[in-house]
Amino acid sequence: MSKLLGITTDNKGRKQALEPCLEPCPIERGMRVLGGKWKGSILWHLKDGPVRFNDLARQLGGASKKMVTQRLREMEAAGLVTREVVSDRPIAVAYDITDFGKTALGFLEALKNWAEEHQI
Amino acid sequence: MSKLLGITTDNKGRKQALEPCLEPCPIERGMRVLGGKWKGSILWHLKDGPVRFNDLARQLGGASKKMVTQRLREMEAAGLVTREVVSDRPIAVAYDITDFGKTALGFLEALKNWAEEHQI
DNA sequence: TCAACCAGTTTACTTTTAGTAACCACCCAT
DNA sequence: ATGGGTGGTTACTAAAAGTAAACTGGTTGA
Repeated sequence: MSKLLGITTDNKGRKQALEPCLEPCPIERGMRVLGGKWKGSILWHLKDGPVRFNDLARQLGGASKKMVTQRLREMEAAGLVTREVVSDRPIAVAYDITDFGKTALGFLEALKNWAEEHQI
Repeated sequence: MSKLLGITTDNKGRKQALEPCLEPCPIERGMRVLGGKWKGSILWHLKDGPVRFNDLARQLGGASKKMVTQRLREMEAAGLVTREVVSDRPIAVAYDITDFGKTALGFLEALKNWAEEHQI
């Protein structure tokens, strides 16, 4: 029975990982929350204060309204942003970043800097 | 002509974003390189030294060989990892993280810590 | 009245990603 | 010769992600 870098070999020569990185490992879990297309950008655009739906969609440029709605709903469910109906008639909705959402900004800034520094 | 948070309104009332976050904005570009399923985990598993193909696939648990191959090829093209044939007959291949790949580790650690701290 | 706005929803696709399962060729030990 | 290993490839399917464009049902300003 030998062991090397988390992989065992039994007495019949069969190998198996000791601690396989099962799907819900922290990196993959984090990516599911922040990694979808546009999610990072949306959070980034909310960092300076509440933004209204159509303004957000315009600033995201290439994203369709459907995508923006979908991502916002997911991010709302994850507790990253809040949706507030500011007024009925004329309807106005503002999306804001939560305190929890703000905890992800440092990490997004790291990604942004990394991408800029390395000409990605 | 008014201006608010990067959005202009012309004299006919039409609005448009001044600096729309066009698709290749740094956050989205970075996510394309590091955000695919398994990519972060693969890089993380290589941080302590070269790992062989099947060991990597085993450690990733749920990932099929096809997925691992595909991601490794993309990461090789991006310059994050190198593939080295260690020996012919019996064939042995080792994947290693490049210096460039190492520049992404800090950011992956931030993501990992963030996911762990917030029970994601 | 007309056009543009608000905040979406719906439809009808296309594209991309993820995934399984089987297979290749060759090696080594029992 | 059987069953395990090595490092993949191929064929196919299913699910997710993404698109454009139309539509709702109002409001607002010229």
